Amino acid sequence: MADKVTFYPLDVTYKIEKNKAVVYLFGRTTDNKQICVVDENFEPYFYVIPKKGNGVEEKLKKIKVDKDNEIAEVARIEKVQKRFLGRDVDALKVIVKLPRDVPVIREVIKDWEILESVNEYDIRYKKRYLIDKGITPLMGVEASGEFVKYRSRVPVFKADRIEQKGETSLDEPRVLAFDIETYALNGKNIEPEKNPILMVSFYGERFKKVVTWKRFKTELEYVEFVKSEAELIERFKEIINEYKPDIITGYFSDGFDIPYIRTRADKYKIKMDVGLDFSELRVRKGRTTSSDITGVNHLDMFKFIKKIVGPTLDTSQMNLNSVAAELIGEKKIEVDLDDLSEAWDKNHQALEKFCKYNLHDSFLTYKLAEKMMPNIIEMVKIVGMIIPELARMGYSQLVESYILKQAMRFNEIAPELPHHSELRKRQMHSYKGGFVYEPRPGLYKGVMVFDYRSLYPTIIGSHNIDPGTFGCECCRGKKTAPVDEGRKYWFCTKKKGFLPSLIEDLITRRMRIKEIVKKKGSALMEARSQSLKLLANAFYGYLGFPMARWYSIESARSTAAYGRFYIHKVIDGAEKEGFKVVYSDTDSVFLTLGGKDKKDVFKFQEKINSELPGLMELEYEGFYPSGLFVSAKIGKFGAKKKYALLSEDGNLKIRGFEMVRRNWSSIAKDVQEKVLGIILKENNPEKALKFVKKIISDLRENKIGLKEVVIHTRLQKELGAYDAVGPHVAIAEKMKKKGIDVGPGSTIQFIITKEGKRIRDKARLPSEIKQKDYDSEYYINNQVVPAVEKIFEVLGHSKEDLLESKQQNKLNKFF
DNA sequence: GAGCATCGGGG
DNA sequence: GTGTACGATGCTC
Repeated sequence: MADKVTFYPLDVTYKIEKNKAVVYLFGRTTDNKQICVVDENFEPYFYVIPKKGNGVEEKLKKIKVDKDNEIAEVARIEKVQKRFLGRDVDALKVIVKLPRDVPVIREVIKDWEILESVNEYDIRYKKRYLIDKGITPLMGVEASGEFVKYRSRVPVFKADRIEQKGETSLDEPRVLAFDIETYALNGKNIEPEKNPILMVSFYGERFKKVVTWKRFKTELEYVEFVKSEAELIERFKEIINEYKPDIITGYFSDGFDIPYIRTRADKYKIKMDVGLDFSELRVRKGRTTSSDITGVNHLDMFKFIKKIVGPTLDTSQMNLNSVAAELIGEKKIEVDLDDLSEAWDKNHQALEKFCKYNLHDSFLTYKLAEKMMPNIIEMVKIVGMIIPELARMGYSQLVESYILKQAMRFNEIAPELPHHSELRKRQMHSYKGGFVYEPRPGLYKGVMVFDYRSLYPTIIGSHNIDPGTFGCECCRGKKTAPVDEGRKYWFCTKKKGFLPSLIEDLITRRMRIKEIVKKKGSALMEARSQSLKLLANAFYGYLGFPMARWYSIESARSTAAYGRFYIHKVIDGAEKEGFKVVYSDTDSVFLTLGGKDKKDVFKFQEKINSELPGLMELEYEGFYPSGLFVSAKIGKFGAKKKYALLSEDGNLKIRGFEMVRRNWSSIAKDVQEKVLGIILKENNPEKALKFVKKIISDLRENKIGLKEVVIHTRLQKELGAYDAVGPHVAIAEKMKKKGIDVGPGSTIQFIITKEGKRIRDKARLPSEIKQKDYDSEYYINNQVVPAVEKIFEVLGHSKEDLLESKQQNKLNKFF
């Protein structure tokens, strides 16, 4: 009678049908077909923890709230024994009829004197469902029930029983990458209301296509012509529905491609009902825009890479070109995008190369997705979040998702999310972070780097740091954490805390996996190990994150304090042994041998390790032939991280030399990059100095091209709304007078000239001026010199030396 | 040193 | 929609 299906869930949503919440799970079956499984058997609920001896239950049962002509009331109450922040509690599980009744009822009871607290009313229903049913996205789930006839793009199976089954997961989801090119005449200005989409490209498994709506002669078999932009949008829908991807991915598609398509579709009144349930493409505009399709996981590769992988990359720029170059060793096709709109208007034959360019961007995005997929899948499996959400979350949210998932198993009740006043209070609290050993500025040869493996997680584990173990009665007056300012913080030594249990579980799981990887490495196992590490490392930040449910500033402070204690142990020890400590930050120490042998360093490392508690360990990170350290003090405490290292394989690892931003002229950016390269790779500071002097003299003689001195700044507000009129605002006003439409979001390009007093008077439109008009002194003093000043300071050269025309010989200062 | 403005990704 | 969310840095006072 009852059928069975086994499938891997990708997306989850719910709808209210016949006054009942119905959960929809979209996924792929083990025999590779798309499916939708519906489940009507899950009731919304939350917890209350009553104070002792009163009639809470009766009072709860009497609640009736009329909200939009629907009565919200309690359906049932169950007595449950739970744990809450380190102690046992008798709680009530309050079951209601509809998910939306939960906040309504909690609003009524939130200030009841007879309650200690109301909990878990603020966990989203979707999340609640997954946790309670023990379902992890992408992992095998077995459902029994029957197929039903619902309006849907995929077969619908109604489940009367559903459960996680086995350890298999969807390891090779079907991925489709896409990318659009749009009309844009005014440089980088992006105006979806005005400018059409010119082409859209797709890249998938044995699938490539570019759709465009202006004809030209081509041999490219993947180019498809349609008649209009509206038809292009229709094709976009069709291709998605025909290809049937599990994941559709783009680069910054959350914030650009999908919203753009949405806007254009609205213009033509095209229904974007691409969802597997025929629901429309959703674009939610908040602080950051996000875009979703029901049943198809939309994954913005940019967001995922920026948030999750970004910090570990060598490149500081997160654009497709830099990221693809580093992660998959391929770059974008070089074209001048200003030419695209021109080709569109005047020279259709030139569009062919832009089709190639367009396809290549999809190709790169596909490759990035392919490369990152093991990491994405493993993270999903650990934290239990669906892919589109995962890609948008910060680390603290990943941690919280993981804790919530585990709370069920540990029978813990979750604390509530902080409300406004509590949040404000938390945001005022600060705490001292890691210790930074201010670098002695200089160019060093032979730098060795050591760091603590998972410093903060191992501290949290071995010192039992947790909001529930903090300040317990049973350990009053015993060992306190090395926090300063007279604070006395201690953590229970008798009962293991909830978070330390979780974190030690993560660390030991990772150690086991690393053993397996050593024997027979697989990309998936490698990725699992990485995900476990990342998650464990994020616990410390989570404890001090104002939005955290298990927030505990005391725990965060104590963790950091122990961290400083242990890193000092290495720094002091190394100096005592005769090594030269060049720099240290939080969990890592950079040193040079100081005349001693490499063997001695490793002996020293061993000694440190023999004295560490629990799971703590100091590891050897690597050797760098040369490194440049720059001092950049900020306030009284610590120094800013600012250094550039040359690795043995010839790559530059640059940290803290920011300013590679749009509002710097390209001449300043180029000079900085070249200077670091010459100093570290060629070991030739003198050549670097000569190089800068040459650029400066070229600037003086106005030999540097206009393109290289253009500064880009974006308008953020309406023109009238500015109090401070910067150069870009002045230029924008000028443009407006000329009849050029500028507003929030427009990028203003300008060049600083000699005419005028204030900077804003000196600014001109690039089109208005000639090569010799730009203000050489401005570009020397405010752009090029600041970009390299600090670097040369390290080498014993002041700003004045850069500006002097005669040669000096203060260089060759090695340490 | 605080508070405000801007960038970033995308064409 | 089961109170949902940018984070870092530079400039100006």
